[in-house]
Amino acid sequence: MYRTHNCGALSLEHLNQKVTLSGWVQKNRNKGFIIWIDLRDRYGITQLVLDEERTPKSIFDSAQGLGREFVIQVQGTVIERESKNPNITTGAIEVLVEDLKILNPSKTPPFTIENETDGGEELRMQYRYLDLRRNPVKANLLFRHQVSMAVRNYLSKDGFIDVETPYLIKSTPEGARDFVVPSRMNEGQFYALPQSPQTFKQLLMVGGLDKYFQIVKCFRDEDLRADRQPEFTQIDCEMAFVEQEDILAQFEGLTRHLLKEIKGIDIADFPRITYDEAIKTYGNDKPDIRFEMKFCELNAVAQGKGFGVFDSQELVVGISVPGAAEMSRKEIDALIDWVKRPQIGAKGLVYVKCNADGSFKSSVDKFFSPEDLSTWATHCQAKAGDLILILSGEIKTTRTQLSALRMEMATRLGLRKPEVFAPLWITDFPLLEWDEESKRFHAMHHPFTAPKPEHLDLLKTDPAAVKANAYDLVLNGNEIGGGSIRIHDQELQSQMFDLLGFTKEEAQAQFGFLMDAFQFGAPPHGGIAFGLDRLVAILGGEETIRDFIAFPKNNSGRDVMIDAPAPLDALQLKELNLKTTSTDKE
RNA sequence: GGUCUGGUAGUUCAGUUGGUUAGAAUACAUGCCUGUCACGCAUGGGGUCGCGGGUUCGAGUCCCGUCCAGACCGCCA
Repeated sequence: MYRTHNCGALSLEHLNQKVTLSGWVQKNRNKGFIIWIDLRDRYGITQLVLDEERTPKSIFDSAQGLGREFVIQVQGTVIERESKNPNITTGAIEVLVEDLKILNPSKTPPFTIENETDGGEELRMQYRYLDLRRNPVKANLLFRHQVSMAVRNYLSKDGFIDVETPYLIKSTPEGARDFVVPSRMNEGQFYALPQSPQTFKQLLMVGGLDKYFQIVKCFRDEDLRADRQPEFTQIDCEMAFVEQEDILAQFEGLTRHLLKEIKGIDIADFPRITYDEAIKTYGNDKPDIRFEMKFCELNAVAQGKGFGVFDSQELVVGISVPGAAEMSRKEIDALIDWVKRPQIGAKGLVYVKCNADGSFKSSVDKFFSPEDLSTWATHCQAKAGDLILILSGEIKTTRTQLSALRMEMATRLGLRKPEVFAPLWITDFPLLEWDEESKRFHAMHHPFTAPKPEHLDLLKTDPAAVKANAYDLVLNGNEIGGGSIRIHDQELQSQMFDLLGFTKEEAQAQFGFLMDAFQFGAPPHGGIAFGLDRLVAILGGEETIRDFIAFPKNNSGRDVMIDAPAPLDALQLKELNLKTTSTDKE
């Protein structure tokens, strides 16, 4: 038997008991006549003690050679410490070692296995199995497990059944790039890994399963971000015989349950705003509403006063930054440079300081009277001490730029508090989005999303104006879930593909199975999918999902531990009927 | 595809205007240490300054290229 207890288990209750423990050597403190060893496992740390008087000499000697991360097994007696350590749960006792066995020695690890490690990101990823021994990473995985189990339990209790769907499916032209897998048995043909189990879950509804969920890997071959991995996990859900309201209620319930269960936070009804409102008020469709700084459009009060920069633009829009009027000229100049960086791309930035004494100081004092500025302040609901920041330009770009500025100011002012949770629903997304590059409409959500019934007529006359029964759940400025009511009618689905520029033949080849299914009594249905990695990270107060994934990919989509992706050898390529590239041959 | 930041000891970093033998902390090794728990003290080993080229009497430092890492824009139905 390797152990009678784990390393977090022992306390004064166990005094004088003979125990066997196994674990890793966290630290070997050798005082010459006495040695303390911190023995670590997943559950905690137990201090072992050996000294010249009480420990057999051979055991004492072999303990001198124990290095960090050696795996050892000890037998001994639980004794009370002479000086206790209140910081750890086992701090009142120690184990007087009577026998010691080295189960496996260890090379010196390349970084310290401590909460505040000295290891950099890259090194920790390369030796991820060592990184996982550290408490913060271990705690994140445990946390993820808790969220995942809470989701499973909640949905299962509500009658959802977990059904697995295939990973080897078919590539489709819509949406993200697919990861593809060559088929050995079907020369020249490829599977694709699912970007989501979308069509399968709809077919499960046609199959009468009524309520489905799956915690499932999805794959998208696109560039990575701190909150984006090429393989990621969704909580994928679908329900039959539901309207949008039913789904919002069901999954608001789930999210509220998670916030309560995991964070102990009670949140009443989630606010809802439409997509159009979100864009107008926050400049994006995933607003962080932990703070205000809503957009105020100033065209009516700022144009026509002779300031050419404003007069010529589609939109003049500002935000009121609370308490920022104190910013120095130098700081504001730096902020102007910040918005002019290529990533933001603003031409400039107009500011108005609302001074504590009620006066105004702006970068455009030459063009506007104090009364003008006062009117702006009223419009922006700026108080004394606030700083109004104004951008102007083309509507869409300017909103995007101001949105980035709003988030930046909130970050600088510490308004994005990780312990505060502000969920909201964004509803009424447009059904379609015009793509300049390909000169055609793209589905904003996906091609199976149902238009609002009252907009059906618009499909023919003004497709861009059609709104969909599509919704996102946003938490602290991150999209954590999104879904829609689906089309369940073959005619309408066919019309959608038509709008998206598919020929009848293409639509039949790509999605014939779905439209066929719709002709055999498809029930009205809809669903939602949550990004589990993101959800867990945000609940954990972080925005980087990497440390909530056991074995994540790096910025370039590589797994630096196993060194993937990697080339295939010629034989393997031949079996798969793949040719080596010309550069490989050279 | 693009913008920015970084790459110096096992590790995390400092390194001034280009100038003597490239430093610190930590880790590691050895010795000492009668209650440690970030143990302490002493000694020691440890460097292709990412790689290639250039400028210069002289490059870790300046210039060009390149690779790698991270953040972001594009992209992500």
